[in-house]
Amino acid sequence: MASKATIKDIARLAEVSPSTVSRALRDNPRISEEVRARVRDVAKSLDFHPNQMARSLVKRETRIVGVLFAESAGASASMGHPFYPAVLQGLGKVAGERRYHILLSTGSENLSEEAAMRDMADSGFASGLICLTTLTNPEEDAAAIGLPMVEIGHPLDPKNSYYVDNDNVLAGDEATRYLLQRGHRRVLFLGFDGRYIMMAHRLKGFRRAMADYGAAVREDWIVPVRMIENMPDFTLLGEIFRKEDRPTAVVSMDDPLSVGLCGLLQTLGLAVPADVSIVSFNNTQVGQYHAPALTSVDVHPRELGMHAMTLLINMIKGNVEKPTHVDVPFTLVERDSVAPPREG
Amino acid sequence: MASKATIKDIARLAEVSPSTVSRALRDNPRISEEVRARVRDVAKSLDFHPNQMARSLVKRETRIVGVLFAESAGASASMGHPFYPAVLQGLGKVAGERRYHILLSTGSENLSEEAAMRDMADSGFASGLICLTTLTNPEEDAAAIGLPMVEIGHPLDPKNSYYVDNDNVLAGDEATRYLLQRGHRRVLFLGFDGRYIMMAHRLKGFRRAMADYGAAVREDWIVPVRMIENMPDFTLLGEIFRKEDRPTAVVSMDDPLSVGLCGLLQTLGLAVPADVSIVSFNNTQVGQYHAPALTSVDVHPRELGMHAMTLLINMIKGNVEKPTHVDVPFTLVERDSVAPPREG
DNA sequence: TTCAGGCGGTCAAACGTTTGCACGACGGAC
DNA sequence: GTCCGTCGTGCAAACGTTTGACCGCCTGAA
Repeated sequence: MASKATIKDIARLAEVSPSTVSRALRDNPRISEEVRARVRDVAKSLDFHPNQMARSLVKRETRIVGVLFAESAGASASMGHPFYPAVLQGLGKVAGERRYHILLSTGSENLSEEAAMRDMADSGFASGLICLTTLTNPEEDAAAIGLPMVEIGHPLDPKNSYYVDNDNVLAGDEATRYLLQRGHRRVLFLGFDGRYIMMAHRLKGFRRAMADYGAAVREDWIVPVRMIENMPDFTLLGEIFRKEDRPTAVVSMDDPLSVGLCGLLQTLGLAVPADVSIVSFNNTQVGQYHAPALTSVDVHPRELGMHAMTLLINMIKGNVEKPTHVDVPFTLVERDSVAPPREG
Repeated sequence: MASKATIKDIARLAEVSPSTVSRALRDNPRISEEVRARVRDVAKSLDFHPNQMARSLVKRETRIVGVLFAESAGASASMGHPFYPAVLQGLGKVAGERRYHILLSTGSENLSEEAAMRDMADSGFASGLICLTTLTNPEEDAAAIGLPMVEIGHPLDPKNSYYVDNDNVLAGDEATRYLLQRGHRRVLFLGFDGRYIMMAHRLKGFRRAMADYGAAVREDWIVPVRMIENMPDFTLLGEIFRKEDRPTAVVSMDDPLSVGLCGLLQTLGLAVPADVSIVSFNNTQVGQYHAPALTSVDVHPRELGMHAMTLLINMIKGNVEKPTHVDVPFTLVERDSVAPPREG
């Protein structure tokens, strides 16, 4: 029943024309205070809610933003990692505050990322897009599609993109430096395979810090682990740590990965942090609850989401002229997985 | 540019009327194969995509379903727990397959659950609602709003609700039975405070299993822990386990909770599973990575989501007459947190 | 030859808003 | 007493589809 009342019903009851109702409800100054009040009352008594479809149709603007997760899988695979829900949380928060809605790209497996974007854009829902960066570069598609879009993560073409990201080279630097400051020099960089831009950046920071401290970086100690069936392949890592000549510390790109490493080390009879220290990334529950609790850099995914949404909404409103980006600060939260290296 | 092409453009180019275009594109049998093909070609060449707003306006049906998370916080607080993303994943999967979209309720803090629902419904977006059950009963609101709605979790009024849930009394039963079968008799039930229906059900199952085995349930061993500042308050639990006369096993309602318990036990010098066994719930990463890995019942949140979405879409299509529910089976995954009790 | 009926298509109304424009009344300046 | 500007409101066209009603044509039966 509620959804029945239309602007015309109000018009009839308030004895004005539909257009007047529309204007009155939108606080158009051309409407007298008296009429406005009358219309308001009637509207309230009918529990009137404007039909957004009709509204959007003429205004060509929905208050909906499409959110596209990596791998086009939408809420799929990626959602396994707590990073994504956290981002979503941030997106949701400011969307709610600004009275926007979030339309999730629920790409089925057979729907490419670009297809998902097009779908959202072409369908006419979605006045803007938020993309979690991937290997492809969505900005091209976005341009083709003609919708405001902001990326979360580092885009391929930063100059021409709107995005929010962490300063990952600084993050890599500081994580490494944290170890170096405590005396470590033999430190291993543990990442994923696949060329994630983020990882390249952190690695860069890693190298920088190492260089700063005059610590040699061994290329065979930069190890990307392959995920096979959702489980990290640690064979290479095992070899490294089995030798006498092994790292005393590692900078690891993700908490779950670090926890896996801990397991490996344990089987090798190596203790954390006594024998090897770990600085991890993402500050997840997995790491917090782990024993020892992981020292981990928190990239503040929630803030990433919040800033992304804020930026996008501003773009939609036409308040942003030039490609912009915002740099969300990270924090290194200290826990129990780092200790000075054994003397030697 | 892409989004420019309208049905009229096609009509002009294909030299037919707009209505014919519409019908041709929708495979209406009244249109000849010849014309249909011609229209198709033109449409393709213009990269035509129907404007969903206009479409929805006349058909009064969007292919959008609103998803409402507990506490109306939308993607907020609740999202911290991996259960929710998993549900979302399931929702997204079938939504994608059926070409539906998911509109997230991004309730800001000041938006009540009911308000969020109304918002989604009244706005005209959302042809149906999915609710993660909470303490309030949304079915009333839903009725008032007049949209198909399915709940995930156990509703207050099962007879008149559409919902998908686990059989939580059975789950509680089996979890407990698992312990009992291994010889435990002194088992504690660890839950949260607040009256979650789900927990009441599991407790019921717990009692049933205990009774079956003739094990006494001690009411002081049914302990709800309070969360204060996101950290469980374990003082009560500490007292219980400090005594000589303590449980040899516990059925715990959530992995993070169980991990917390493990920490507590450790400080008390009690080993898991040697001194106390644990069967946990939710089968999260936190539990998998924990040492010892937690035996935990997996309630299959992803499947919950999938079934919920399937049911809802069927409802929207008018294929469901009577209030229905689907019961998603759970599985107890065995790991390392359970052992027989010490003799004695 | 006429008429019923199917076929293939067009017409126009509808969905519920927004918004440019016209319009009448009124008040003041000349 | 005309002219002009405001002010408050109504008219109607648009937004891009869908859909019921209608229509002309052709075929085949009476």
